[in-house]
Amino acid sequence: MPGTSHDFTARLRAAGLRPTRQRVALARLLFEGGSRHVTAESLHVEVKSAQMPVSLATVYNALNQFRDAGLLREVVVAPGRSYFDTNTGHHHHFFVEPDGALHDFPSDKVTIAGLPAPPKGTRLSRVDVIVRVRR
Amino acid sequence: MPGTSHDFTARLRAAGLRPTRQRVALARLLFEGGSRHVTAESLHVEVKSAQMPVSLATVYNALNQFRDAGLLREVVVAPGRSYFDTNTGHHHHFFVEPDGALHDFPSDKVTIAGLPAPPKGTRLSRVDVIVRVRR
DNA sequence: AAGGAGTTTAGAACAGTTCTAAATACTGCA
DNA sequence: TGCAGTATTTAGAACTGTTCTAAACTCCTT
Ligand SMILES: [Mn+2]
Ligand SMILES: [Mn+2]
Ligand SMILES: [Zn+2]
Ligand SMILES: [Zn+2]
Repeated sequence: MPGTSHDFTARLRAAGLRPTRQRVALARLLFEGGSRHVTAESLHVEVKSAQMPVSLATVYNALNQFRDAGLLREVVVAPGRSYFDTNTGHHHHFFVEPDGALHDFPSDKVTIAGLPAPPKGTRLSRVDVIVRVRR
Repeated sequence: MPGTSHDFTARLRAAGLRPTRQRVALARLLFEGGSRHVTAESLHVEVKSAQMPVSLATVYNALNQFRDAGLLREVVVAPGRSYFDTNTGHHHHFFVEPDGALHDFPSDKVTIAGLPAPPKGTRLSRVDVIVRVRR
């Protein structure tokens, strides 16, 4: 089952991060199920209610490090709060207001045609599509 | 010149807002040039360096009220800070990192095909396309 | 002109995030 | 296995953007 390796110690080491107890616990929560969207606060609650309490500062550190290492992607859809996304492949999002829930949808069935060229002196970095929906 | 009316007093009144000195000053800065993207902080600096100092709380109040009245649209592209957009029509954005600059592009030349249906129990509210570019 | 509701303001409060620096844990090497 | 050295964790302080509070002020109606 390649790509779904549950050897978090190895995976963290491969990302250049020491496999500390805290990082392994967070990686387990983040990566051992399917694709997830968490906030620092929600992950902190989750890791506390499991057997392994981790400080909020460490949750923030880990999320930022995982993102910098390419293990997570940061998603900004609402003011004041960042989401971290375990799905690092190309995809887009439904954002359900006012719940704050995010749902993925694959980008390969979506066609975006007619985008203008990037402004002078810039290179394209990423195209985000956010489909905002309401209950 | 309809739609470009510079009678801000009337325009505010039409939006259900009393045309106070502060709101008129802010409306002038926001709406009398072309399309703009401001933050509360940038607009506060601007209004202070003009003849009319307005408190930061009032800038926030006005931006939120103008948005609620449909005079502005709020754009969330970066963590920790909201942009307010005087262009309330359908359009999308280039976001230049790390500058934080926003540039409009019209949505009518862009075709987005193949979007999945909104999740059960939700209605489409808006589709935002953010083209992130780097220098 | 007066009354009353709406608005502004300074400063406090708040929420999310980052920083500090002291304690602790991991790793490589003896 | 033990040690030294570096990385990491942590509690709490600090910081940033935003909202709230409540007292002073202003706009509007009469
Ligand atoms: Mn960050
Ligand atoms: Mn707001
Ligand atoms: Zn996602
Ligand atoms: Zn715009």
